[in-house]
Amino acid sequence: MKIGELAKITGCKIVTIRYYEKEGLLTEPERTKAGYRLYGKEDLERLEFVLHCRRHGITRSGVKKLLAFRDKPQPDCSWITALFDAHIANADEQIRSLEKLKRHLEKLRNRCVGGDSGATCGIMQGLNNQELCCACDRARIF
Amino acid sequence: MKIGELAKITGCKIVTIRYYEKEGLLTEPERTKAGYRLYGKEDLERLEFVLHCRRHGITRSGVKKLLAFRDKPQPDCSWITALFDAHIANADEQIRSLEKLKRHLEKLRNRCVGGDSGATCGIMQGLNNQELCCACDRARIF
DNA sequence: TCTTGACCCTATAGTAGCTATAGACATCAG
DNA sequence: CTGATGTCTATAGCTACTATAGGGTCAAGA
Repeated sequence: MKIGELAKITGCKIVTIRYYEKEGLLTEPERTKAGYRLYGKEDLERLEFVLHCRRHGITRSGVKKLLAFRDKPQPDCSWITALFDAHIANADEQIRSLEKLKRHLEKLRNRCVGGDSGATCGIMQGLNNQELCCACDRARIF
Repeated sequence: MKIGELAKITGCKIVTIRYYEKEGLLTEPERTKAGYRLYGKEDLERLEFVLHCRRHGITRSGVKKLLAFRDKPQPDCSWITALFDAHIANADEQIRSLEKLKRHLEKLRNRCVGGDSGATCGIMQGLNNQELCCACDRARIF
């Protein structure tokens, strides 16, 4: 199949497929005489694997490692569980950060009731003044 | 004060201050004969404002709009509450996505108990097979 | 006076993970 | 044959910075 069909099946954009190839995530496919890419079942499965990883937020370099393992399984796969553990911990931290952020935003948001004069907009005042806003420490919320 | 002191006070990196200036978030400061930037109280407050916004995850373009309003308050500030509402909704959605992601990751993670042979690593199998992993739909988790 | 080290300057390129655009060739239906 | 669609490459753009190279400035100590 040509790239358009592969894109349609997988839901991955054509440019993204080409991008993955350039980045070494996908193997270079066959070509027609005219230079069009031709993909087979293997290519499709590899792309699905990549997309599945990406949907789980695994980075390109992580996907590359997993692909290498997939191409050539090793006896020891403990690094994979470690990668996942780290990734889970990371997601957890992001969630906590975002929840904190949301609380801050809501606090700020509630300073303005609408219909307010711009000059005295409570949100602006809060943004101008750390103390007015919240106990917003210097550390990045993210 | 020179840029180094401003950086120390605000906890913002020197390069970032220069970057904000180039992007038009900070006004161009005075200079010494030698070309060193010289900042005053106004500049400090403006930078604090920017940092405060950024810590709340407001984008550069959002910060720019807020700065314009700060420089020249308008009677109508309803767009600010709208901006915050959208931002809060966004944070909320991100949280939900991440929670879903985390559940997926944990499910996958639990397929491998360690000490496993690489060839039969449960995580790899899960990544290879959408169904084995979870009810992972095609839509991006993020 | 010379030197050393800390500070500052500009300009450019790099990061992740794509997306968008320009300009050219291929393929197919009518 | 023509127009529409599909494909190709190469390059630039996006966010929000960070890193690097290669230089100038300034104050204190020997």
